[in-house]
Amino acid sequence: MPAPAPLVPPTVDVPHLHDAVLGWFAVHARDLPWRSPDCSPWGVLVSEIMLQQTPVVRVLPRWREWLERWPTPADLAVAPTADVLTAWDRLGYPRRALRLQEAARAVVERHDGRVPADPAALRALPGIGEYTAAAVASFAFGIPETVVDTNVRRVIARAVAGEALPGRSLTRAEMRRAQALMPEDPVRANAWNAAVMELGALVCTARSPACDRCPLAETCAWVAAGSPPPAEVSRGQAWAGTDRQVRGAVMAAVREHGRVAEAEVPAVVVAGGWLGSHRPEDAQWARCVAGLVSDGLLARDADGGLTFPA
DNA sequence: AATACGGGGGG
DNA sequence: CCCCCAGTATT
Repeated sequence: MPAPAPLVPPTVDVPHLHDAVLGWFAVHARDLPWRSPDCSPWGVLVSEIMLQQTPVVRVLPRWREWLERWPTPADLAVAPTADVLTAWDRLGYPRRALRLQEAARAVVERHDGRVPADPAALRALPGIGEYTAAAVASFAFGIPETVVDTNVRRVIARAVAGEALPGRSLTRAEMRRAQALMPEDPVRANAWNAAVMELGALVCTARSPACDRCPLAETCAWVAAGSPPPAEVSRGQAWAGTDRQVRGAVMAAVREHGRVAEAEVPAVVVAGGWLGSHRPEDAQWARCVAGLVSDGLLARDADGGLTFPA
């Protein structure tokens, strides 16, 4: 069998990669509040949960409100869940708000109210996966875990592997490659985590990368290959008419009205204009409402009304 | 490995 | 109107 391809091709000058990206970051890093030295580990954790699948610009105002209202895990732990879901507003994937409150309660119970620094302890908290555990450890505590998000995957895919875009899911090989690229020095490693992510967010973007502003343009394997387009066109997530859209519309209605009689859900949601021209069948309404209740995102009261859970 | 899970802003 | 965004949990 053939020898496995090296994690990092010999043509890649890793020290140069580090210097170029860290130098660029020192000049171009955004001034985000969760990057402030004054930001608590809790503030970092909240930001990371909110940033899962949600752009920075949309998170910023919500994050400020949350940190002002619930400045510690203990504060969020005792908040009414209805308040938590209302404050989540339209950030999307509201189960994240539920998991965040559960994580706050777990921090109170298991860690005396302080966000743990240990990656394994972080990973054990509700809603925290491999990425978020590594991000909180690195950004909040200076523990040089390897942080791999969609931005990091894309930058490495292009600059090192010469591919236009990373695959569907993070592979073991990708993870090992990312680990092999980490600077030895812990301080530089933590900066590298943030810097590669920032480069992917601001320059090496998915749709139209700004290679003319990229510190790696001279050495990028993808550019060297002639910037070939992605092999397969990724099919976007279906939206119109899906349960996801209907669930979102029901949540929006309850957020707006506080309570919606279950029998009136279709009328209220349609009147609110949250579905465009789509009109779900009864079976879909029932399925979505039942799912939201089952997920703990909605509660039924004694009079057949739907509210956010207390 | 594939899916479910929100919502919105920019090309 | 399509595509993508600091992912996670489940199957």
